[in-house]
Amino acid sequence: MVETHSLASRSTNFCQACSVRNRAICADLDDSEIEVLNAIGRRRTLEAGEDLLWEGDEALLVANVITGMLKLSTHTADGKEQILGLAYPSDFLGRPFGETTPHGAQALIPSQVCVFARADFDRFAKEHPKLEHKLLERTLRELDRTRRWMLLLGRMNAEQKVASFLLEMSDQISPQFADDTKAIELPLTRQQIADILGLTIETVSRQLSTFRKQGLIDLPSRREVILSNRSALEDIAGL
Amino acid sequence: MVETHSLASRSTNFCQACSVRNRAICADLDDSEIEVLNAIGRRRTLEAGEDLLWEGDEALLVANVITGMLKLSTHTADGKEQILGLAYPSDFLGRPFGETTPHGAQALIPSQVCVFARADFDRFAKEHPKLEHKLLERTLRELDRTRRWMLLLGRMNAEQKVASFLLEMSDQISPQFADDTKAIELPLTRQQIADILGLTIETVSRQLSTFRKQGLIDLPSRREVILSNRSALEDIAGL
DNA sequence: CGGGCAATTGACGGTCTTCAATGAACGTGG
DNA sequence: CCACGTTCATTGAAGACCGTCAATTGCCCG
Repeated sequence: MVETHSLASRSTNFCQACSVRNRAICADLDDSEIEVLNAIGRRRTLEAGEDLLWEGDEALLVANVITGMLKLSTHTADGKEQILGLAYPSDFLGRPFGETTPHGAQALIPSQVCVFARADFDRFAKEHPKLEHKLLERTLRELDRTRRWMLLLGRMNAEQKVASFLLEMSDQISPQFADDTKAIELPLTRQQIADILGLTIETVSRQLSTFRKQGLIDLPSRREVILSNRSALEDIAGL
Repeated sequence: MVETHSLASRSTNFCQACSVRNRAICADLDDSEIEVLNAIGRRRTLEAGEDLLWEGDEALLVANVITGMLKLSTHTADGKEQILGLAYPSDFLGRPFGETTPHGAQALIPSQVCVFARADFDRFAKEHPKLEHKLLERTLRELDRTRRWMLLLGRMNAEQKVASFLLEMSDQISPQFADDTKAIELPLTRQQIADILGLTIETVSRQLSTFRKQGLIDLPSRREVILSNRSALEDIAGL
């Protein structure tokens, strides 16, 4: 057996090889700071459908998305769900500096996250302005994104909503294939799409069928969509 | 004439007497830091209807609300407005660390704001982690608030939307009068209420009339509302 | 007093939801 | 491997809710 290493180097530093190391809120931290952050966080793998955060829970956890996709959601008093947004790799999850988590978070596809106890994270953040700055920038961007979604919910009809959704999915999942040919695999059921757009499952289904009949999209299987006429969808979405 | 004071003490320090000094993002700054911030900012008075920020503009300004109320809004491609939120005293306006302002801001009633050139503000913020921390907390709260509004836009019917709106107005304008008796003065036209709720002016008007006929509210004049049965409205809103 | 704009109210129509039935895909167990 | 049950998706029919169009009323201010 080879010589044992020091304790520090033996404890695996996931951050070193992290695929979002340069994009997530930890991007500006130097190696020694990353070491500390690495010590208070841990990796966690989520299966599709697995919950990470529950709405109304005491805010015990915060996390970074490394791979996969999650949905953030809340519910009306009478049980209808509204999805508040989707979280992609390098996005930040949870509610730092707050008592309760205002929304649930559930993995849509198998995902990896980097989890911190909120108390640990809050303490670390307060001591590391560079991290807080990154978190601030990310939160500001998220606020912009959320507000744009409000326009969709408040002022668009079903046709515009579904077109916008398809374009957003296409941009997020396969930005490299903007050439109208590649199928995108939706990580969402019709019900979840409806919950994102503030529609019912039937309306989503009907609208997709209409787009198919119009030759704007193809639906090879339940979960696959091919955008065969991207610019027409963009016109409908109002871009 | 009395003896002249030093230059520093002669230049008026508005912050000292500022009514949001202890609530806005500057709350944690000490006197010498406030002095610097005071030097790069200036007060501005806005009349009702006056614009402070324009959607899509280069992000040149950021500001704190001192008194009054403003609306943040955006538009669809075909010109329909959607109000993204309301800004109250101590709220922060504008898009620091960004190229363009993603929404317009317009005063609904005569308002006072504390304005900064964005470049100056960004520089100051990066050098003062205490301010960035406050701004982060405020942005996180604003994100929570915005997401709650998404639930309203996506999943509530007209009745629930108008009830929620009346309760929100009541809480913001006269939190001290939760006793069902005091009239609140709406700083918004029916059109603006409609733009907030994602409805049309007619639907808002009809819903208010219905509430009046049901004895839940009173409408002494165009701009005044009396919530005569608060708990019934809360039931409708789903709280 | 009268012009002009905001708000209300009514009638109608379209869009989306609701309810219901059918059809397709997926996983489990024989 | 196929049969079967379960879940998800599609499609149809009917109706509710909200938007649109239009007419009227009420309010504010010159």
